[in-house]
Amino acid sequence: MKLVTYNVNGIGARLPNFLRWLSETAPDIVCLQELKAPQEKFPESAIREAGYGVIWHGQKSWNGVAILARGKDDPVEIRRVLPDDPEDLQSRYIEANVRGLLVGCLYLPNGNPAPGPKFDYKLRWMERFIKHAAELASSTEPVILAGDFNVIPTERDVYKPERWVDDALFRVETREAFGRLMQQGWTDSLRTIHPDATIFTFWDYFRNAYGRDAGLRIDHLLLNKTLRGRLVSAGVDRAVRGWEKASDHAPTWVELRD
DNA sequence: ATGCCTGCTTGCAGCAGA
Repeated sequence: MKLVTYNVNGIGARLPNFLRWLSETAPDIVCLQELKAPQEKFPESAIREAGYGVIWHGQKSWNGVAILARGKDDPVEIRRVLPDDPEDLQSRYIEANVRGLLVGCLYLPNGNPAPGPKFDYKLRWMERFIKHAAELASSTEPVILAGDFNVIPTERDVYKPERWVDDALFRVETREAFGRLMQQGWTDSLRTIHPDATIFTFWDYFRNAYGRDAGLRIDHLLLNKTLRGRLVSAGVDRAVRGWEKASDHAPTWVELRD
């Protein structure tokens, strides 16, 4: 079974591009981020006509997450907000049971500029996420956390690390929090399959970043201990980033034994 | 230090993204 995470950067602007990719790739499960669409503007019928069940949590202008499942059935929703802050109205997390997996789809805050209130929000969000993930990490149920983490885990995950040390995606506090998450026992699918490769999942629209391969690895697929034994392969559909009207992220996938 | 590009807004410039 193939599960993909894809930050589409606007499902409205991306729809023709996205439907083409979906029909060519036919993944079993898709986690989307940055829908940039209110709940009622999500293109539900187009996605169902493409052969997918879907649940989503939209938001006007920004954020927004969705989980798609190939076939007639919708993912069985567990929650659509991260616990522990009813004041937080940003649509950044949705969780469901799909094909025997528990799938958490996340869009972690960017946090720039740092320091500042946006960075504080990012770190608070990470603490809430770490707390929730602790329960999932030790679950006997197979769990995958998939999404745009907005975290560059290590120096090898960015084209020029020295330029990113003050950025919210790479600051010490961000990497330290991500490290604590990983210490719960999560498996980084892409790094496990490709221990020595340079892997990017995002290339800025600025300065011909894709042409120069000046990218970041910030989209991640984390497996809990129950699931990690089923990891077969993982990769990035980086050619999709070169399409006309592409998102600045590329689809990032994992293959799991059924 | 800023803009470079792109998507979204009841918009027509400003914000956010990373």
